[in-house]
Amino acid sequence: METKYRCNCPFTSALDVLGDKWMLVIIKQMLIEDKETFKDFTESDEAIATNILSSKLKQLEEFGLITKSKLPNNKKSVYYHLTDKALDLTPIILELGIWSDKHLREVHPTIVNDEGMQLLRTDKAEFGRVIEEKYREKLATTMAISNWGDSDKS
Amino acid sequence: METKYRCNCPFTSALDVLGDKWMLVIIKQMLIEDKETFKDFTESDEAIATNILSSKLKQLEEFGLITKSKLPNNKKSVYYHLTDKALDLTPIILELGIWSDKHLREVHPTIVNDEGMQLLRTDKAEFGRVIEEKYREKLATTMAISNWGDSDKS
DNA sequence: ATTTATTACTTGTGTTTCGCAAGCAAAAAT
DNA sequence: ATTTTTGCTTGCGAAACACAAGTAATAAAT
Repeated sequence: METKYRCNCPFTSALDVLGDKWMLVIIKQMLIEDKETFKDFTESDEAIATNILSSKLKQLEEFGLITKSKLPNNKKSVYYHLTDKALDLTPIILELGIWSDKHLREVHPTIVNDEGMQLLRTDKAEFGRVIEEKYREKLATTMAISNWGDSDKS
Repeated sequence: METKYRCNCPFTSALDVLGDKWMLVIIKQMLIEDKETFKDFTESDEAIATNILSSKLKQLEEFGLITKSKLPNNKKSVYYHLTDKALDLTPIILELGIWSDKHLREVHPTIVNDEGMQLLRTDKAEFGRVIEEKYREKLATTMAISNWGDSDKS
């Protein structure tokens, strides 16, 4: 699926890729909520429909934002992981959270307000470092489960 | 139009408001490209359809992100301006631009790369300050064109 | 070994969002 | 008085999204 860019504006072009209901949500789920399989996503609070999920995962892979792989010792599950290109979206996601924390709480009072949000509020850079490091660690252990060389694209 | 929030996640909730093709683009056009009238938007590079523009401006006003007003000396034009709530979206827009600059240029080579983008790349905070200040100045002069007390909502 | 359950999807059918073209009323310019 | 500009609305087709059901491959349970 060939991406159409509305114009040459960098801001608008980013939204040509990311500006819909699901792309950034899925990336957030992987980055912050440890989702890595199809099942994981379908069980999320956001409750994405499976056909949408399927098409979005395809798009994300086409854009080079995620990789799809199978572990040799588990032929049932497909594992989705973020690329560095997607990890660079972290600042955008953090800023969305900060804005939400500041301005959406009044119209949407049940929005979560845990220690994570407090850290984000008080030290955005630290929050970013923490989740990125956690993600890279998780990725390393997942990869280490078995010799990764046997993985496959299909 | 009542907004539906998918869940209690702050990140997802921000996207429940902003996660579509146009909301952030329109805000960017106002913030960075001096657009303030209906005509201005229809003439933009992004070429938004008038019915979509109309409905998005309505939504933005409902969310308290923009205000609609008429200058007493110009009964034809309607002026749209960003609220502080919308100006707080600046960091998100900047991060979108930074990501675009870093990762989209290869697949979309005609993306602009002017002095503005160089400043954004080298000093994001300064870029943010500059455009916010410019916006507030523009707003002040627009308001000063005539005694603002006569403005109207309809 | 056979049945059952899990995982990762696809397919079909609405509904909502978006895009294109045209039209229309009020204000302003000619 | 007529034309143009501005800020919209309306109608219709296309695309994105939502809901429900079904399928094939693997794995677990009996």
